[in-house]
Amino acid sequence: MLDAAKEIFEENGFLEARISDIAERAGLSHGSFYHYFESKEEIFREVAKEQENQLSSHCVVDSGLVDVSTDTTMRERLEESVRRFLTDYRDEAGIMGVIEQVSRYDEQVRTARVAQQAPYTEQTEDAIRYLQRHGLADEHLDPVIAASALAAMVSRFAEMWFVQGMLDCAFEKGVDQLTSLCINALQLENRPPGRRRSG
Amino acid sequence: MLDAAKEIFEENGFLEARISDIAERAGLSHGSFYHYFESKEEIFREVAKEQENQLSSHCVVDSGLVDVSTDTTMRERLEESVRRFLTDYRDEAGIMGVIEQVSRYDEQVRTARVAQQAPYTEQTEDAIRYLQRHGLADEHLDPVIAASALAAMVSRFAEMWFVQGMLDCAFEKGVDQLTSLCINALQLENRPPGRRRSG
Amino acid sequence: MLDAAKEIFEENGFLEARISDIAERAGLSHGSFYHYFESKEEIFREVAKEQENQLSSHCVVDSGLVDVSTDTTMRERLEESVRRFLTDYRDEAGIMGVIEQVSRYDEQVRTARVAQQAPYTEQTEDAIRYLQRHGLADEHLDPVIAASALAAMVSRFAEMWFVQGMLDCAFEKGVDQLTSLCINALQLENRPPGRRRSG
Amino acid sequence: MLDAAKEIFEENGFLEARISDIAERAGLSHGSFYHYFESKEEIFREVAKEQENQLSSHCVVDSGLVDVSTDTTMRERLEESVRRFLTDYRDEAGIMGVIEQVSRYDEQVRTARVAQQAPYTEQTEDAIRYLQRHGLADEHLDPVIAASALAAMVSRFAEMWFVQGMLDCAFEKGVDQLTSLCINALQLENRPPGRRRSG
DNA sequence: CATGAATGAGACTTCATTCAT
DNA sequence: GATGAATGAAGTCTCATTCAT
Repeated sequence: MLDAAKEIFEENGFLEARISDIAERAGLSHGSFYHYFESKEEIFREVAKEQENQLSSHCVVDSGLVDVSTDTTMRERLEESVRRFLTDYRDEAGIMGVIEQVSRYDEQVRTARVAQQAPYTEQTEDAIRYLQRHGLADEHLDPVIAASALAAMVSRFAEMWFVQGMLDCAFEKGVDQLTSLCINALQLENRPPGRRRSG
Repeated sequence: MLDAAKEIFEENGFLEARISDIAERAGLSHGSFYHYFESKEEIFREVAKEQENQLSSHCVVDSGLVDVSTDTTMRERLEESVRRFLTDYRDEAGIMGVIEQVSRYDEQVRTARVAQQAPYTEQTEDAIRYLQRHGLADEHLDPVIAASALAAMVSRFAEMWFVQGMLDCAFEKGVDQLTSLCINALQLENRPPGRRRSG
Repeated sequence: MLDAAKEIFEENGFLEARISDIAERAGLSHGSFYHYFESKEEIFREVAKEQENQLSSHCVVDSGLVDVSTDTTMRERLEESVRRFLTDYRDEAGIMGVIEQVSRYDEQVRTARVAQQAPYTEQTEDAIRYLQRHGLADEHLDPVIAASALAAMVSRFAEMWFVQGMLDCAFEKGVDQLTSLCINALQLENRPPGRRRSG
Repeated sequence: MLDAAKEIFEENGFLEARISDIAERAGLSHGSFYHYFESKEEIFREVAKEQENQLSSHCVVDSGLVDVSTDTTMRERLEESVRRFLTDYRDEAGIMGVIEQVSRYDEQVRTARVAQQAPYTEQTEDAIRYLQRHGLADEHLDPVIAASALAAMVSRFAEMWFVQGMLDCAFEKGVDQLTSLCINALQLENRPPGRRRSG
């Protein structure tokens, strides 16, 4: 049923999707829908939750930033995060577009979304704080605001790119550019010597 | 009638707004609405167009960047752009939220919006190109992508902040932080000496 | 204004015709219509009356049948009547179709139509009576019924032919066939000798 | 529901009939109508189809003309056809009037009607051809045109008589007169000796 | 569990008609 | 006479939701 709903939402958007379409796609009758879900809103929240689980599991600017266990540069780790996020967003562009849509008029969807992303956002904030403490990131930035702003940039860019078709750009180029913008924004490279911490 | 429509849209959102509410707010009868507009979609497009006209007249990262006629630093000029954009967005947060909403299920609204912003986007791209040519901005960045990504960051941040109430942040602090993120992203300050142009 | 109305009715039918279309076609404003006519029904009745005046002025099986002043056969005179009727009907097929339409749901239009055709119908009846008295037409027929039935045949045939496009037939062939059917129906030729009157 | 619709259409005509009236008459709610039919047009087409099925099953001038298996005269057989047609038309005058009305502004109703009557029209044409080949009908007549014209006469006469009340005539007299007109029109009796075949 | 007929609130839309200017 | 903004009744249609079977 959830799969059917996801398909219908992708095809028709939330508003145009009718309960009967979803039930029919699931091979059930119109009325049976109500054995499983209370309303269109509820089933959408379930669909969205599933989707977000998958996507936010690798937050853009995640703690990979400070992962010292691997033999990779910070840029490599960040780039991989961006790539995974964009890959998933692109592959699920249909439903992501609908989630963006609904989160703008369904308070509960938006709230659920924020709640779900909260831990990942906090990880990012923590990573920024950690880097700042080690003189590896611009200390002027507020970790909370910077984390939100960069997440906003990457996710909104993905929406324009994959959902709305507003950009014409090779995939790897997009990955590279967004990575560079994030690195620059946090000043992770080319740090001015004077501001670098001593120890 | 447009004013009435804007008020109703702000209060109820697009979907909940009824034609009769708009007409009534304008002091007219239900049917009179159709002397002026064909449908709810049409009047919304008019409202949105008016709004965008006002807002996009000072694009975030605009040509002010390269304005050499004034005795101000680049940061001061960029900050002023950001401040004006955020001020307007905040003051019109109600209708801006509805525009964000509708642009996600009305192809025409989205298209009109993009078309209207196009010249400003191009100004930004030109500014980035100019700065790159003079060794004042990160030459690795693609001007088209960078312009889109930064615009995405600032406008989505504004939506989260003023429309969805997802951020708790003093106004001037937000201005300052976004300005810093833009400056960093383009590498307008603290440029690595080796990459600075000679002349 | 009447001309404009006729055009609009022909183009759109009665139901689809809007007062404002008619006024606009006449080069007047919407509201001015009401200086001239009370309602759409009224102006239609005027249009229909004008049209019927022209058409019924040569009733199908008219008194020409008994016109002895000319050096023509009865068949020639009847054929000419049929030809004139069909010619006019064909040339005004557009508005005739609308009249047929409206006369089926506007009592007044139907009544006016019947009243207008009454004198011609009576002429036909008189002609049949005259011919019967002289042994030139089937005496078994009731003049009133025969007149109505033949008028029904010719006018409904014309509607199927010119308005509804249900028949594919050369014009003169149609004239010839309908003439023959009328002549046969009244038994104006090949009369059985025994029934012919002496004087 | 179809019965209810038929009643309402008979009482109010097509235009005045409201969906809610039909549903209410059927003992159902307003919205239930749409479980069964898409629109007023659609249900009318169903009603009309049912009606036409009944009526056209005994075409006016049908193949009974050439039925030699019974011990009846041609006139008797034709008269019986006419009587059956007129009886049904009279008994269903209400709905027949509405069908005549609607077939003049609903292309689909008209088309369906023509399609349904086609086989009967062809039967009549075949009968006329058969009679002509045997020297029993006027060989000058085009079977296609004659069949249409006589059907036009009888059906339009029935409409004037039973629907529009334009005629005052005893039922059997009408049957007799129309039968005579058909017989005359085709020249089924009193054939001129010279044109009679073989002997 | 499944069905699908039935519900019914409520929105949109049309346009003939009025009337102050 | 001419205008056209304003009116408002009336009807169509949609669908989420219920519930008896």
